[in-house]
Amino acid sequence: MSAMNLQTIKVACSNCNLRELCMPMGLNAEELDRIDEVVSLRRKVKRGTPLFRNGEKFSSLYAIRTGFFKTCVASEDGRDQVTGFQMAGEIIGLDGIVNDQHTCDAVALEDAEVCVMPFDRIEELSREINGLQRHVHKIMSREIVREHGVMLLLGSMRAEERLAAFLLNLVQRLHARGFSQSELILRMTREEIGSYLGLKLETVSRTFSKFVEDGIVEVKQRHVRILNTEALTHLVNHETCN
Amino acid sequence: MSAMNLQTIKVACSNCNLRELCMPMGLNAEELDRIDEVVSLRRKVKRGTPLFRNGEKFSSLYAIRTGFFKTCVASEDGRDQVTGFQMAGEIIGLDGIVNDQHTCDAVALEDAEVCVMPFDRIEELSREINGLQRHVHKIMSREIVREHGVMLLLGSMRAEERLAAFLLNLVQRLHARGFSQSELILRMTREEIGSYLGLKLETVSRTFSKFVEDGIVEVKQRHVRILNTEALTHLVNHETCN
DNA sequence: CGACACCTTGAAGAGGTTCAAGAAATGTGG
DNA sequence: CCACATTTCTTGAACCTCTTCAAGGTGTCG
Repeated sequence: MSAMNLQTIKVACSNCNLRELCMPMGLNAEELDRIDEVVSLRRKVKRGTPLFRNGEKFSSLYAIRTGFFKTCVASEDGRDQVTGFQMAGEIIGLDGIVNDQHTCDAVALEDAEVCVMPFDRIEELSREINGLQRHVHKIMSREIVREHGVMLLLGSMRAEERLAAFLLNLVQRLHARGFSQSELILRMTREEIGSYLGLKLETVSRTFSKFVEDGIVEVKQRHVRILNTEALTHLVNHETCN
Repeated sequence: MSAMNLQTIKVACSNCNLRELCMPMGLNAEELDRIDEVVSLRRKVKRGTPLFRNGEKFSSLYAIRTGFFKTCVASEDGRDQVTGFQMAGEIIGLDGIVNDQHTCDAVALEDAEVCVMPFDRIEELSREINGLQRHVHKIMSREIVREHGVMLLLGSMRAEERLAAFLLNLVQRLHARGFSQSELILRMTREEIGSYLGLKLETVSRTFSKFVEDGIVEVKQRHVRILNTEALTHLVNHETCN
C-alpha cells in the first residue's frame, strides 16, 4: 500500500465536533492539547475501498470522522461474515492489536474520512493521561459487549427479530448523532445486512416486505421510515407470540 | 455479596505454573515481583455457582487458575446465550469495564479457583510496566477476535460445521494446556453447547450421533474421543460439498 | 441509453426445531 | 449401599422457518 492514495491533513481533536463521541470526558486543557498529538493525520477512503485488510500490518486505530464502514471476516474457504457497521465517532482496528496484524477487512460503504491514531502513541500517552487509558479500555470493552449482543441475536433470534433489532440499533446510533429517530438511509446492501444478521439476502428482502405489509415501516430501496417503533421493540423483546 | 463465602488465599504469580498463559512475556525480575501485587487474592467457586452476575458492580478481572467456566448473556425476555467457555489461564470479566458493571454471568461448570485482579491496580501498574499495558490490550483484542470467529460460525455455518469447529477449538486449547489432542471431557451440557452454537440441544445430540456413525468421533456421554481430526477440519474449512 | 448491480417475489426443498417418549447417568437421602 | 428422584441425553415424527433456485423488476452510473 503506497502512501500516494492517502490524502492527508493535519488536524486537532480538541475542537473536533465528534469530541464527545471518540474522546475521553473530563480532561483539562493541557491534556486535551496532548491528545491532539495522537492523531497523526487524516485519511480519506473512497466508497468501496478498504481502510485496511485482513493480514495487513497493524499500526493504528482509526476514528471515523465521516462516512460509514463495514468490517468483515472471512474463513479459509471464502465464507464471509460482516461483523459490524461503523459510523462517525466510532473506532475501528482493535482486532489488529493481538497479533500485530489485522484479522478483518474494513471497507467504506460511502466516501469516508478517518483520523489515523498510531497505536504506539496511544499507548504512550495513555500511560500519562489516566483518562485516556481508561477511555481506551472502555472502548475495547464496549466492543466486546456489543459483540455479545450480536451473538445473542445470531444464536437465538428469528429473522424478523434480527431485522427489527438491527433497525432499532441503527436508528438509535444515528439519533445519537443528531439524525432522525424514525428515518434512515441504509448504506449497505441487502446482502451485507443478511451477512451481518446470518440471513440470506432474499430473507432480508422478504422480511422488509413483511414489515411494510404490517405497517411497521416504509421502505423505498435504501430509504427506511419507521412508522411503529413500539412494534419493532416488541418483536425484539417478546419472542414469538405472533 | 458478603465476603463470608469467598475463600481467600494470598499468592504469587511469579511462580504460578500458568504464568505463560496469563502473564506478559519478557519481564525482568523486578517487574514480575510487582505484578504479584496485582492479584489481591484467590477465590474458590463451586460448580454451578456464579463468579459474577449480570448487573453486579465491576471491580476486578479474573484469571482462571483451575476449573471451567461459561459466560452467558440474557435478553430482556429471558432468552439466554452462552457467549463462551473459559479454562485455566484465561481471563474473564472484560465485559464489565465499559459501564462499571458486568453485563453477563460467569458460572463455574466445575469447581474452580480464580485469581482476583482489581482493575484499578491493573491500570495503575500497566502505566508503569509497558509489557503489562501491552498485555492487557492484547487480551482484550484477542477476545474481540475470538468473538469475530463466533460470529462467523453463528452467521454462516451449518450444524455439523459448528459442532466440528467447537470440538476442534476445545481440544486445541486443552492440548495447549498439556491435555490430549484427541480426547476430552465436556464440562457442559448439550443444552449449553447448543446455546453457544445457536442450536437446540436435540440438534447437538443428533449431530454427535452422526459424527459417531461416520466414525469421526467416539462419544460416551461427556467423554469424547476424536478419531479423525482431518474430517473435522475438512468439515469446517470446506463448506457443504456433500 | 445501455450495462450492471441491486432488489423483489414465487415455488420447491432442506435443515433445524418442536413435541414427545424413553433411556441413561447422576445425585440424594434413608 | 441401594432406591428413588432428577437431570441429562437420545431418537423419532411432524412441522416450520429459512434457503435455494429462478425470473423479472428497479435503480444507478458511466
